[in-house]
Amino acid sequence: MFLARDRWLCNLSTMEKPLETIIVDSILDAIADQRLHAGTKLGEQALSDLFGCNRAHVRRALGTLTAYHVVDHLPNRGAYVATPTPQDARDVFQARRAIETVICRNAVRQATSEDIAALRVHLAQEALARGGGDRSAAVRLSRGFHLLLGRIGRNPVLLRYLEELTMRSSLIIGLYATGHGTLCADDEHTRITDAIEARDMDAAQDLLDQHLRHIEAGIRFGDDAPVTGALSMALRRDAR
Amino acid sequence: MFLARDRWLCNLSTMEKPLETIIVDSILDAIADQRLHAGTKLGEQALSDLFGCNRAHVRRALGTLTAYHVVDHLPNRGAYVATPTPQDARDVFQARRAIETVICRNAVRQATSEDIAALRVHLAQEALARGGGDRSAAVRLSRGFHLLLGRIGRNPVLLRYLEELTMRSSLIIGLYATGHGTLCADDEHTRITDAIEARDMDAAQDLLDQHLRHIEAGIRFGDDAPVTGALSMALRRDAR
DNA sequence: TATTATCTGATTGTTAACAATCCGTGTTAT
DNA sequence: ATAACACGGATTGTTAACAATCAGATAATA
Repeated sequence: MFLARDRWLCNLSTMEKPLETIIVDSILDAIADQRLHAGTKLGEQALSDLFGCNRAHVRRALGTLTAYHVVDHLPNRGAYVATPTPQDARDVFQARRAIETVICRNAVRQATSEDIAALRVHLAQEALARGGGDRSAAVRLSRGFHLLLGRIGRNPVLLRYLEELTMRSSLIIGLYATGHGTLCADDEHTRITDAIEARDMDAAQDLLDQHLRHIEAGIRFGDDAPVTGALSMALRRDAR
Repeated sequence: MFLARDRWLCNLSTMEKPLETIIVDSILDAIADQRLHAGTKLGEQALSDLFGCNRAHVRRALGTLTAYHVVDHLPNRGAYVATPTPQDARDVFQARRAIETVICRNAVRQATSEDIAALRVHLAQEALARGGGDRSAAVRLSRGFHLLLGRIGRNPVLLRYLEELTMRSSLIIGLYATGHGTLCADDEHTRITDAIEARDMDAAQDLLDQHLRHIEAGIRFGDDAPVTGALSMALRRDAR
């Protein structure tokens, strides 16, 4: 099945301390990598078996994922990977612009040379993945760039919101992405990094704002029902 | 699927609140009203008795409050009302400026005449409470103004973040407030409302930004230990 | 045949009992 | 007298059994 049991168990073996966190992060990663599609059911028993743990732990993990608005919880019916509406998408991207522009200014103000080096390394990885044609890796790394920027900004409050918003963005892109052009253009990330290194606050902010608008523009909403979600919702019977 | 619609209509007709929500809101209100001080323990048994319910419900409620960052959860030790540090305060207020300025622009764009009427009503209530000298009511209503603005902005994502941030702000004000001037000045709310009614987007945004800076300036951080919470926090083995 | 009613297997929600951990107190030894 | 240790009460964390609810399937009726 697409759940890639191997990966999950691998995660479980690697980090051993907080059990609930492992479950949450695993599901989050699976969604970001688009191995988990919008609308698929997350049964408690199935997850308990997968992670070899109690059902209560799974239940709490699903609770925090619901708080993140990345899964929808229907009472007496179970938890499903959320299916954002086009309006949700617009709201999420507006929130991203509001938050990331400030994060970007913080980054320009506080970035150390190590931070910029880390950004350069990340850009190289992105280029590599893009060259290899690995779409899911490209999506994950693209998100990683924004998160790295968020960490450089050094405002934990904004960083936490950014984590949630980029997660929901991954879902949205997986749902509404038109075949091409929806991913973060590599050169835009590069130019943002250049502006940060040049300590040009206004330029960096403006580049990031435009970057987010480009991503949003590459999404085909405004229409009716989501594409992938409806299908997987209908097919979700075989997911058990 | 029409099943979802059934569920929705059912919710609309019954209007019954989930038990967990009641607990969360009660604690949140108590914190906003400063009847619950920073650092006070929230025992599971005590809360179960108070609300006449199972301990599991209390546990989930405390979980969501922890997700809101309004209570700190120490493993094997219990849940305590959070004690924000001065740095937390700065981060929270920067996040508020980032989010509320966008909310404000949305409000200017989308406010109906009913919305503005609601704002005027709220301003009257604020003036009343301020005249009566009821400090906790003033704090609550001041938060209410910002939340009302958030609802008028009609972006649920930003509204949710605003709810959390204003909640944390209440805690911060309760901790660090100097005796006077820390509350939202009534006339600032009024001028913001005027700008919204005049559809002056830039003016409204700027007034709100300055308003938030004034609130932040009225807080005496930069020093070391918090005032109210320090005692109750210091008595127990402190967290980090 | 189409529609409604009922039944059943499966899944979620709740509760209480059990286990692990921590804090305060009292004892003991140096 | 002080510090280390150990014990008891209380609180949190975990687990499994039980109850409630839902989706799908089967049967019944017009």
